[in-house]
Parts: sequence; C-alpha cells; structure tokens
Amino acid sequence: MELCNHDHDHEETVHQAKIHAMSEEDLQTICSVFKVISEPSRMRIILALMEGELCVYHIVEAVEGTQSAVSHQLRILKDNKIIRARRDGKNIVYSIADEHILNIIKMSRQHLHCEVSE
Amino acid sequence: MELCNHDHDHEETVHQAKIHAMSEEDLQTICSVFKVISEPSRMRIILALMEGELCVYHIVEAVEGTQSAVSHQLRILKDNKIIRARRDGKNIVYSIADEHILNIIKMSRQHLHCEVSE
DNA sequence: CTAATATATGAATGACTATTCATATATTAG
DNA sequence: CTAATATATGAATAGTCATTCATATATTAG
Repeated sequence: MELCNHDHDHEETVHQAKIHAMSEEDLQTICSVFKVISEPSRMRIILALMEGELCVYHIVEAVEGTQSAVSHQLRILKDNKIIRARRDGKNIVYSIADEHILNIIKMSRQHLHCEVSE
Repeated sequence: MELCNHDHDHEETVHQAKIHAMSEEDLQTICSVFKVISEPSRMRIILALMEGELCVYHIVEAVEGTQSAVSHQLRILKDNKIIRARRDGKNIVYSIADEHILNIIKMSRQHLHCEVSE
C-alpha cells in the first residue's frame, strides 16, 4: 500500500482531520460518557431518575433489576458524576447531577425517534 | 427490604418512570448507537470522515491505526449505517451516512466542552 | 493470465465488564 | 447493645469485543 492516486482531495481531508483532531483527553472524555450511557441497565436508571429523585429500593423497582446489580451501576454513574447521592435516614437518595447528559440523551432520543410516546 | 416510608413521592416517581419507559426496542436502539460511538478508535474514524470522504488508506493515515483494525471498525460503522461505502476503482471510499449521529456528536462536544479549538 | 495493490475477514487472544452471590457497612428501632 | 433494614462491595464468572496475524478477495496494470 503505497499511494492512493485516485483522488488528491483525500490528502487535504487527512490534513484537515489532523488539524481539527480532538486532544486525546477530550476524546477519552466524550467516549467515556457515551460508554457509560450505552449500557441499557444504566440508561434505565438515568431515565427513571429523569422523573425525579429516588432511593435505591425504588430504583430497583423502577428498572426491575436486582439490588446488587443496580447498586454496582449506581456506583459507576456516581463515579462519572452523572448522578449524585445524598443520605436520607436509612436510605440513599439518588438524583441526576449532570444536566448536559440529560440534554444529550433528550436530543439523541429526538434524532433517533425514541421520544416519549405521549 | 419491604418498605421505603421516608418519602411517598418516590412511589409516584416510579409510577411515572414506568409510564414513560421507553420500549425495549428503542432502548436497544439508542444504547447501541452510543456504544458504537463510545469506542475511541471508531470515534476517530467518524471525526476524520466529518472532514470529507476518505478511502481506507487515508483513514488509516488520518487515525494512525493499522489497516486491519481500521477495516474491522469500518465494518461495524457500516453495519450500523453510520457510514457508507462506495467503490472507486481499486479503492473503497467511505463517507458519513447518518447526519443524526453527526449532530449528536457535535452537540455532545459542545455540552462536554470538547469543541474544535479554532 | 499474472503480479501488484487495496481492502476485507476469520480465528485467536487478551482485556474489559455486567451480573451474581455472599458478605460487609451504616442507620434506625426497640 | 441488638436486631432489622438499606445499601455497598469484593470475588468469581461468563460474555463481549478490539486488536493482531495470517490470509482471502477484488481490482487494475502489464
């Protein structure tokens, strides 16, 4: 593989791609956000919390998961600052911490035609 | 774990979450899109193609990958209708096929402050 | 047809990760 | 303090997946 002589515009496109390339850090940032919300079990939790704050027991009920699995995913969401936790007596109440993620999900649902039905 | 009596609003929130719940199909759709673009190697390819169409050789050059790895990722992007391929002589020229994905990425970059520098 | 070029692909491998199970920690009631 | 409740967590497991290596396919030049 030596040359691609069928279209010299490609050389310029490659040049532009290199100039406009995201920093490695930004690339990791944006990709890790997509990765976190790409897991259905986590997306379900986020969607549930979009309706309002919930304690673990009710999140488990809303997403129909097991306590342990939900708790592990809550940890990942919290570590990624997508949700926040506050203690309220015996319960830990979770809520959305990042409005940007909400907007990304909302806009994506519109684009992918996965909006709320009503 | 029997009751959560510290806040009865949670019951209503769970109710709303169940009513507004996405269909399983939509959930898979949106999550699989996020999954595809959550891999840095694939995101690099998409970002390169945002500058213009490219043949495989030039994609390899733009993203600084190996031919085989890039080819495998191109396949996944094509299977997911994010890019399209057309043959041009000895080369296969790839280009973005889904404007929605572009918008999602652009908006996400704004939200996450990963915009182009200039 | 043959050689060279461009791209694709199958299998193997290693890395990552979601879930489960068992258990630990924290809070409150009594 | 003790029991019960609510949540978190560590280890094990199984499944997924990105990359690599070797090779196959397709196109063009001669």
